[in-house]
Amino acid sequence: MATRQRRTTIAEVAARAEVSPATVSRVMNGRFVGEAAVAERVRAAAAELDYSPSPLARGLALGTTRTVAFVVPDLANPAFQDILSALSKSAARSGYRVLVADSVESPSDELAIATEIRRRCDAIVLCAPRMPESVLAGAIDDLAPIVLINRPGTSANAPMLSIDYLTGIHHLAEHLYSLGHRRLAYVAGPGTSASDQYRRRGLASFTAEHPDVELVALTGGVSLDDGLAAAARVRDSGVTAALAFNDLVAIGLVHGLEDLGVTVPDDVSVTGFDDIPFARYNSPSITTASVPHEELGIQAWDRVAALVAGEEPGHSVQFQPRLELRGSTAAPTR
Amino acid sequence: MATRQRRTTIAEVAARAEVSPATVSRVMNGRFVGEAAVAERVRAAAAELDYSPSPLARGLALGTTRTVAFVVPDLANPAFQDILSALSKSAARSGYRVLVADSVESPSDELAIATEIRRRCDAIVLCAPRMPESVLAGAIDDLAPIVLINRPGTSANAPMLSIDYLTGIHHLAEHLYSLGHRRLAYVAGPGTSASDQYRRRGLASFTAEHPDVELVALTGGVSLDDGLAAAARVRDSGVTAALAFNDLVAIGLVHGLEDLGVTVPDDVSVTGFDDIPFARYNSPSITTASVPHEELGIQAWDRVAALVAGEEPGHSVQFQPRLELRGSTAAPTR
DNA sequence: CTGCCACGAGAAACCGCTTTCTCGGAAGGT
DNA sequence: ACCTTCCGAGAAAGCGGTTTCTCGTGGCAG
Repeated sequence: MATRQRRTTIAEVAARAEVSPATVSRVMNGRFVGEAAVAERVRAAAAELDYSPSPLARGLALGTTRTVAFVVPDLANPAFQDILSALSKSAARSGYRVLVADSVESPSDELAIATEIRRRCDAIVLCAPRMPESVLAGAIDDLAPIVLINRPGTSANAPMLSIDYLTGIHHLAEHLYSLGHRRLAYVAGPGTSASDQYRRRGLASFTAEHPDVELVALTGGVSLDDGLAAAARVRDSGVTAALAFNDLVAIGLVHGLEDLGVTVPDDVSVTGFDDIPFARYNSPSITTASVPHEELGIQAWDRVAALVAGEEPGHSVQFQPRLELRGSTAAPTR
Repeated sequence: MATRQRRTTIAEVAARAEVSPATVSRVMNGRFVGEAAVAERVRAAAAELDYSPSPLARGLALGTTRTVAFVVPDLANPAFQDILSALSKSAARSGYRVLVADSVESPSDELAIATEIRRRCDAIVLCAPRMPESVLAGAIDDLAPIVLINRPGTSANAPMLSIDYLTGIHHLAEHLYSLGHRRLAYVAGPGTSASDQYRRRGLASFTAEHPDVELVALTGGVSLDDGLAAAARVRDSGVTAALAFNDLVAIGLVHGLEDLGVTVPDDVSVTGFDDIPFARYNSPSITTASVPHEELGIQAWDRVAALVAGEEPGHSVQFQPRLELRGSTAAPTR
């Protein structure tokens, strides 16, 4: 296939404009302070040769790549897609591009992946919910500038954006409680994930407040199929309501239950988490805790931009999920 | 915040191992052919200093970045997310990373974005359905190595992976026809998009074969909200079935219709396109044409890998959508 | 008329790594 | 004992830019 093309270099432009490469560089970067005619000659030569500086060479000389990494456990997860989309758009406005990677194939390599990709760019937005705190703490200096996603409570010295899963699921549980539910199931996420543990802690504080509640934790997962697979377990557990790890699991669960002849919300109420667009469009629509993923992407970029500019980044923030009461929850009928 | 750290360089390793940088380079790249003791000294020094070569400098010297760009109209579209996810995973296995960009904010900049991002990496996977053929043809040499997505019929000399939208929607229409539908609506996508035009052509060939069919084209879009917004127009058009541009539009449309008291599929049948996971989980589940997005991502990487290796890339292929008959279509009741 | 300064632009060093070229020394052949 | 050959490893030249340093020129003041 096509011979790998050799782009025109600064030296060629310099030769054609009969100036030195240094002058071309200055003109291209607006640092030129000399005769207008010279600048014009350079610009003309550059235009004629269709020249544009090599980002690679530029990066090496300048020590900056105008690239930021985005590392998540699983790119296929819609929640991350929304963050990525917003991050990419925000970064693009500042001329930055986003380099992506996920660690779904080997969670244990999360640190290695982050370290490797970090060297290719200026900063990293890292979502590593399963990374042990000690590992993260040891790596944070190597990875800086870094913005963390969903590591509430970390001692790492880095701006962090998170979702208050604990409070969010607590509110969902309270909602179910107020409807009259007393036997609840938690269809869990990956046990190693921090966000799963925050949900468990939220539920623990909830049950502590309500001794009359019986809560059973069931194996779940993160995907539609995981929710579908959990349906039988939920039915067999005899609960009147199930709190799913996220919306995907909730939607899968709802359909799994209906396949089994269990009606939602009449027989069993179901809640999700995230408020992905489909949560609203599902039948029944899913009661969930709404998480502002785009906002997360936008603010992640704000923090990154501040860090690479050497400024103080905005504060770490914890977004409070907003309860979206929809059709998948109702008072128990038995 | 943290002082921007200076990574250890090859020179420092060389000094510590008391060899030249050239030797360190050779050892690091497995090209060393000398005393084992020297290699060991280098490895030890590298380990002690926690050295790893700068990808930037390496890229400049080698003329390769081990990065591939992925440019699409809108990263938020689930179809692209699936492709990206598969592309990223495949590329990662070969040590490549994916750089992303979307042109949603300014479709006219599509070429500029592609050109810019292309310079940062070794190849590009480009999905630019709205780019005029003449523009694409003129840019293809600049962008090579390049793999195109969804540009069937392009004269560009580049491997291309596409979906046969034309045949796919034709089959969907035939399905509706066989159910007895004679008055159909097409809830269109962006008029400028090539994939919309292929759908229109597919429908044109369908109506040509069935003169008894009345087809009306309605303004639609690409998103859930676009589908929702089209509901009233579909109802008012008096058709018994609607072919939506994609699954998102179809799902939005189904819910919009039901909000208006129109039942799917009893009053109006609806079809989608893509077979995103939610199409199956919607109520009613969406009859659609299934498109293998992950496969597209995988094969895109195969082509890229071949191109950068200087090999002949696999053939361009056109994937045939597979009809998924589900609950959103049924015989007309009036 | 001389001396100083400002200014415009080039030479050269550098960013960090790879690779070709080169050279000194040891091994091997006669 | 001498010359050739080979081998291990360093010196140096890029890769394509940016930036500091330097220098020659022209203008202005003394």
